[in-house]
Amino acid sequence: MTTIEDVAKLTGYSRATVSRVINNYPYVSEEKRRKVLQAMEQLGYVPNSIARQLRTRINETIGVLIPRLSNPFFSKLVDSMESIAAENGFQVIVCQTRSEKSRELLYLNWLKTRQMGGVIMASSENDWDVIKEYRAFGPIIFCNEYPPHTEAPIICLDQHKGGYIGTKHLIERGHTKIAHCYAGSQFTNIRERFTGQKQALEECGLELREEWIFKDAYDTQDGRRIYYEMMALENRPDGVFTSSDEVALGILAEARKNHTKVPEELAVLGFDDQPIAELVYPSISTVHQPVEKMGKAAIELMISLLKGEREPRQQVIELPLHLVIREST
Amino acid sequence: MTTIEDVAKLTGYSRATVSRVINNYPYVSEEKRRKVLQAMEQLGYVPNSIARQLRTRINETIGVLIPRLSNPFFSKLVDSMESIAAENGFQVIVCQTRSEKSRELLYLNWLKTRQMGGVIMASSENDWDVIKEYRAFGPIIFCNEYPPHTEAPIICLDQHKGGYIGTKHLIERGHTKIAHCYAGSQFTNIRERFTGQKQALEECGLELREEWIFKDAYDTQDGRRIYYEMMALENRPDGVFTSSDEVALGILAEARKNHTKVPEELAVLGFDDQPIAELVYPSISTVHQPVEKMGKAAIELMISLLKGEREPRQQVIELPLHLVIREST
DNA sequence: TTGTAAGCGTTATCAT
DNA sequence: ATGATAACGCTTACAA
Repeated sequence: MTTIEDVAKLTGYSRATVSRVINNYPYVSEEKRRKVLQAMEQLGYVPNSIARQLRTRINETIGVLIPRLSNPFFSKLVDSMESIAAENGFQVIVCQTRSEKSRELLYLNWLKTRQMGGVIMASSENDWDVIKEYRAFGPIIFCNEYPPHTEAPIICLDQHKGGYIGTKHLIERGHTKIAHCYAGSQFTNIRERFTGQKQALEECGLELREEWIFKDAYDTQDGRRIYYEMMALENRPDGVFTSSDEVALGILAEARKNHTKVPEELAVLGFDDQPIAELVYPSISTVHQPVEKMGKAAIELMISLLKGEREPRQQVIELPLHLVIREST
Repeated sequence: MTTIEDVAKLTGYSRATVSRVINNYPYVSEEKRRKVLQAMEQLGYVPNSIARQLRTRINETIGVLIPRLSNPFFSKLVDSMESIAAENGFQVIVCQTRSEKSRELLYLNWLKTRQMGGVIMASSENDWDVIKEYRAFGPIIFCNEYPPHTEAPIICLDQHKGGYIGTKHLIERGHTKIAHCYAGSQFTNIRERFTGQKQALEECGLELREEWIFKDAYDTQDGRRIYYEMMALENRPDGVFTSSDEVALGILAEARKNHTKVPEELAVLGFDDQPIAELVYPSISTVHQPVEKMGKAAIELMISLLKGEREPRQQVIELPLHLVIREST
């Protein structure tokens, strides 16, 4: 391996001068700069980033915590983050918590061991009181989801509004018995969707029966299960506000198999607005989430925190959602 | 930040002894070991992995090069890799090349700068002659796709067989004018699918007209475009072997809109076997690729290479594909 | 503008 | 079994 020492020897200058050239210091004579660059080229020298990190204590590695990558919402989110990160010379480490508290802590420990400089939590399992201890080792910000009482920068979406406009839409279409699905994150802001739905229902004098609330709604398999659970009820819902397009797709697949008329007998509303929502039959009405925008905002904030351009202060940046109406409602 | 020095001071032992405890060296007296561990606990000490890497030259970071994460094939692949990596204390860095040569080189350079210890190339844009120079800085292995003349470990799928069995199936269903779609990777082994298709056609005395070959078939948008390109032909194909389930989905979406009967007028075969293939209507017949298995095999090989348990030698591990028949054929 | 030398936090070598 | 001490490759006071 060629080191800065080799370049110094070849040129006859000191390591310090070579270092100054590498880091674009202003006070280096043009001639030396030129010669150093030439020697670096000749030797195929590249600075060792490990040594650099040890010395400067600057770490350009960002950990992104998500439940799992094969969930398209999160792969799209990480996609957008990585693109911006790479442009700025930062690296993104994927951390799949699989919604397990212990795995989340394992990844947060990588902050302690300096394997990452900062963490973006796009999902969170542990309480804020637990997470906040790790701030001593690097900036932590939240994106999309956050636990109650979080005192950290937050980039998220207006989930309450999402729940509200989605439900209003189903009501306007003439549905009165509207079910609700939610994923595991009932202790975070995602829960706001539920309050949004309740508000819309209350405003119209409609009830939400306990039996119309379905938990653990993550993917298409869950959607299929929920379809049958709904149909088994004596008092069946005639509309359902799902927690994702995948769940909606699962419900629709079973509805087709069982000749349930969509949207007349059962209107199905998705959440996210993924590419498939528009491609399947019937196409899925859904609440559009600006995932790329959110990822971009989060990673840009993290980069400026790691560069020391900003201090992490408690703030909430809330991006708007909007409705996309298609065939399933 | 607390360092090994702090632990040494608190216990009264030397840094060396503390280090020996951390690394589970055999010759440390039980009493000292206990006291050191207690002091570490008390101080909340965690070893600095940056300093460690500098000293030991061991890097537990693996870069995975893919075109992009929002392609479900690749997000599933990285998902499986990251799971195994994390279990073994290794980190995965996402490197989205967006199928650009220059970006691929940018990421390979991270190997030079020691930001990653090894690289798994799940896609490749540059020629082997270019890529091989980077081996001096860490192991490089290929997964799924590889350029011609590659002299490195390869974990891939039997693409030739994939092309063969898929085409045979379409022929058995009575289709004789079978189109072919391919993505950009025409200079890698993925190209083998095409020769597999040609072999099947030849065996049955069928022709493959130049105009039935469609390039740049990556996603649903491309599928939609290809549908119209096929329909514009005087001599239309009655079956199409697509390059992915997404492409198949795009073709099917337009076929439905335009009342083209599937599979009678046009049989559509996907590739990958993603969850949606079974959920859409009509459900998509496809060639199943064991993505998780491939990812697992690749990351396990990389880990043992980084641990120095094995030497990288040229070898090809080829996993089998199989057909999944559904409604679209 | 340049060089010397002291670290950054570890681990490895060599004594003892 | 343990402790000094010298690296690992780099940056940065400080001095000149």
